Amino acid sequence: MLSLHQLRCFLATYEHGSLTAAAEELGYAQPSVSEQIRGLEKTLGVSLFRRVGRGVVPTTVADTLRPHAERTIAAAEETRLAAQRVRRLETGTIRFGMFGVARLYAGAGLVADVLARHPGVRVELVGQNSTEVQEDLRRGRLEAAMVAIPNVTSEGMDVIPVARDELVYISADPERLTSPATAARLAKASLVMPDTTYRADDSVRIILRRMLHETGLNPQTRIEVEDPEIAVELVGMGLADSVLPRGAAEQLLPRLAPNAGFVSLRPRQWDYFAIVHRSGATLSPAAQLMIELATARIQAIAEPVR
Amino acid sequence: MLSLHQLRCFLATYEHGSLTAAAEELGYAQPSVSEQIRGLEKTLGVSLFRRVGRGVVPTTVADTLRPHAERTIAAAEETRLAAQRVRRLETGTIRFGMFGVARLYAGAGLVADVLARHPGVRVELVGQNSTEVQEDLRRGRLEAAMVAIPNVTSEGMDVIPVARDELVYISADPERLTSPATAARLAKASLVMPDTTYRADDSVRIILRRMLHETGLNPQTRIEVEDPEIAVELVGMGLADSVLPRGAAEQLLPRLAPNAGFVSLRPRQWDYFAIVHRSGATLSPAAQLMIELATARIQAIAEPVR
DNA sequence: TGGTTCTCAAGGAGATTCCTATGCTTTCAC
DNA sequence: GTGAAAGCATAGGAATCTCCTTGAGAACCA
Repeated sequence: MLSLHQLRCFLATYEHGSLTAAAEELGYAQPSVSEQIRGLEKTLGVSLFRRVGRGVVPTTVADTLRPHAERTIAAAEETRLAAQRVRRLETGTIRFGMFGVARLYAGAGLVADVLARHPGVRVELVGQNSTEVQEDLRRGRLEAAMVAIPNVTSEGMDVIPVARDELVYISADPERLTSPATAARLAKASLVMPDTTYRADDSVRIILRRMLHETGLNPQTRIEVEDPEIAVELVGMGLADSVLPRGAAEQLLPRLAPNAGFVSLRPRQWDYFAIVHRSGATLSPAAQLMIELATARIQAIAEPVR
Repeated sequence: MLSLHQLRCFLATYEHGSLTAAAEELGYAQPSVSEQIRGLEKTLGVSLFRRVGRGVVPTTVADTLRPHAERTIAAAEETRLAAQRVRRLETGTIRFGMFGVARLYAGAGLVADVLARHPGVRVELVGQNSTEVQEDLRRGRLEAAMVAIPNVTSEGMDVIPVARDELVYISADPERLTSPATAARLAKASLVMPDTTYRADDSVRIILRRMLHETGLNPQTRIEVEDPEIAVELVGMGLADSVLPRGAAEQLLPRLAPNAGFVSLRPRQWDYFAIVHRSGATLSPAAQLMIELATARIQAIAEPVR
């Protein structure tokens, strides 16, 4: 079987016109190079050097093959260098999951942070849909992700909470903002809920359900949408109210629903943001970088945990 | 150290998303492929696959490296194919030595013969100068040659005579062509002698010296030139006479000295043509081809030996 | 939950690689 | 010519690598 080692020996021998000199350059003993050349001649079925007393002389076959050998070695070297560049994050792709509302805390800014440190890399921030992120993580297509979670455990996954943010009630009706939203008021409200978290069950919904369950009531979700942006727009149009983490509300309201405002819940509730990856996985430098930067971003807006 | 084997395993695994499937394609057991991948990851210092329960999933690093690996494998394959093409004489260079008068017997026609059989090859017919050919053979730069020889032995060389041709006396003076040239007449003639053979000592000269030595006379070489063509032209101008193998004379006289003619020597003398190569060498198919074709060509004009 | 399909780990056989030492041929200098 | 030097081939042995088989553990699917 053809090997790079043989080609390396071939080129060194060709250039020096001597097995001994080639061996010296490669740091081997002369018989080793001799053996490699013989092996190469055998695998290719051609004679590459004429053994002529003192030294060896390349045949015309060797002349013909040399450029090919050089190209092959160069390609291999390029492969090695590409790996090195990727390892140093000078190039390559960094893929990171970030679902729903989390990207409002650390979306474009996070990408900017990465590019500032590593201008050559490609960044992929995936997460259109919560189940997709979850599936990607489970299947290994995604190494790590920043997500909002309903609870801090998940089988087969390491979930590391990094921040929490208070949930707030959002409405375009000023009357509903005069006092904190209680369970009773939430039960009567008609709500638009975005799908913002990692598990199929949205964390905000779980929290609300728990809150209302204690009062014996059920939440009335009138509208379900995917993006928090759409939910906020609908709130702005007065078609429904909503519940979102405060940071998201502060970011979206001025832009999408300037006539709306928000108040705390009573009792106050928190949504948690966490880093998630497969249990026991050794994280790549790229993933560690993303985790570090995403955590910094989100902790600048929401309240750090631990 | 990076190896083609590792890259082959990498690509097969990447394409199948499975070590087992890759192993099956490559005809190995699965742990072997696993080991190769692990080795590649170690030499490159990057993680290429995420081991995820059932199967493996390529990382973004693997995505980046794949085209490089493919190029490297393709280059190696191209090297292998190039060797194969050379071996089949579909391409490559065939170098063959052919000195002096020999090329008049098998020069352009020989090249035509080679190209008719192997249209893709490059042909190099070397031999400006006899000492050069000899040196090239000795040094291994030339595998084999067709030469005129003064005697059939040469140290370190295998010399295989293939044909002989009668030496003839050439002159532009019709009076000197009325009867065979004797040693006495040769001794008195003023001759132009080309340098036509393999050893530093020209075979024709040696023959003449031997011939005249028996009569106690010495040859008078008036002019020395390299090419037989120039010698014949000088004969045509009447400036000197010459001695050449008959086939060469028949070929050159009509073209370069139409007013000249030739007669035999008395006693008749022969110049020998032989294949020469290093003793004990295993000849390449290309060299064997050249020897075969050159022999056929020369035997069509001169008298076959053995 | 049980069966199937994976990967990983360990151990051993065989091949390869690489070394040192030595012999043989060619080349070079005196 | 003859001896010394240079350079390749060969031989033998140690270390490494490659590859296999077997068995264990994990994850998926019904």
